[in-house]
Amino acid sequence: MILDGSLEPGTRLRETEFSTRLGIARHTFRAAAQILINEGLLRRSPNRGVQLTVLDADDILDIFRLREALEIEATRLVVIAGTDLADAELAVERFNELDDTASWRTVVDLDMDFHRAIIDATGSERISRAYAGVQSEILLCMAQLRPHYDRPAEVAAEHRELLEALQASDPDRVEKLFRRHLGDASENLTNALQAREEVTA
Amino acid sequence: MILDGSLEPGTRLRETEFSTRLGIARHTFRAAAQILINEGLLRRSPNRGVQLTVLDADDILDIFRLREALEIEATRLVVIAGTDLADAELAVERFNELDDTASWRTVVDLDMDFHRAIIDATGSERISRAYAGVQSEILLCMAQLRPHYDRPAEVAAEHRELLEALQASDPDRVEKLFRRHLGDASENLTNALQAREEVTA
DNA sequence: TATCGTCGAATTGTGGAACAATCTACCACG
DNA sequence: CGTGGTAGATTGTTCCACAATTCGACGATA
Repeated sequence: MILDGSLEPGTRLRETEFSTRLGIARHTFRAAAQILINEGLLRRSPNRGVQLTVLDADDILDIFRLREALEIEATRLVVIAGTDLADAELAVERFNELDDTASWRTVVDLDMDFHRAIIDATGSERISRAYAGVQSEILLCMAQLRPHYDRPAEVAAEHRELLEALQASDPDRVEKLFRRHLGDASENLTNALQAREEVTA
Repeated sequence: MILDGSLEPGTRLRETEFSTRLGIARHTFRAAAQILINEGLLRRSPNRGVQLTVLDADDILDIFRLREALEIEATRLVVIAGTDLADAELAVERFNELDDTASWRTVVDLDMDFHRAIIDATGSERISRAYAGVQSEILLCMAQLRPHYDRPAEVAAEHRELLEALQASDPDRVEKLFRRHLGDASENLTNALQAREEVTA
């Protein structure tokens, strides 16, 4: 429901209401909510329950600060170890096969798959876990903002470029390209946020 | 109890036993355990409850992989923004005032304070949250391993060096020094782990 | 005797009801 | 018009119950 966009940002999730609606006990709802809180999708204030996170421009910047920290280090580890990037390769290829009519969600998922493949290639359980958290939040951004997305072919080409730099084991170029790629994405989302604010204002 | 070392690594925390021992309800215990699971201090396996995390050499490496990702990016952000590092400065000074009789826990806490101060100086809520997780795990390492620790004066001197590089805005030197500092700490813990394994073997 | 299957106790996962503490909204009063 | 209070709603926690699952012991069989 949260990622469908069928819940307004900031909506308060009352325990009795949602537990009955979902057909589960209040305890179970609370436990489930705690998981989503850890992923950043919900917020809890004492005695006031949980509500759907509303993201502002600072949040987007912050999400990408963490994302950069993790991805840049991941690429460094991958380059140093000379890790095989078959999964990332696969994600790029599947991206290439999409045509311009591909659903927005499909594009987002494949984009994420590519980046996740690089993170997972490090073999670091904890970096992967931390990254899972930011990915949830990015998905939340996406769900709330529905930003402009480039045509699949363009994103695929960019990913291809990133991948080639990785495989060429050129650390400086990798870092530069990834920072730019992530910076662009961040800017893209920030613009979408600003656009929405102008509508609702 | 976990960080006191009064609980053996791997101990299974039965819900009824611990909830009565702590004077709380089972549900409350489960909620509390969930928080510690998120911090990495406990593990849950389905239908088998939670048990105290046991860390092996791979875990220590992995903890420091994530730690490096966060700290290196934090130092980069601090250098770029020219952020004031008053809190880190303070931590170094308080470190300097310790004599060799200082309790092990005091030394650990001040060490952590220094690193946390740099993380917090970025102003990134999410990087700080992620770092809080690794710090818990490091504290767990420390509690379980009680590794060798340098004399306070030496650690203070090393921190002073790190801080001066940060304030001199020399990114390459900062990165090199921090990677070495963290690498040493990681090695230190790994050795302590190996030493323990030889005892228990 | 060793291996395997089965049964039973213990433990977790979930549900439901209750109650105190806290928050919220509304209303009466100055 | 502002203030204070009161009643209802909501959260945080407790207790009890029970199905599902796991773990261990016991006994049957080769």
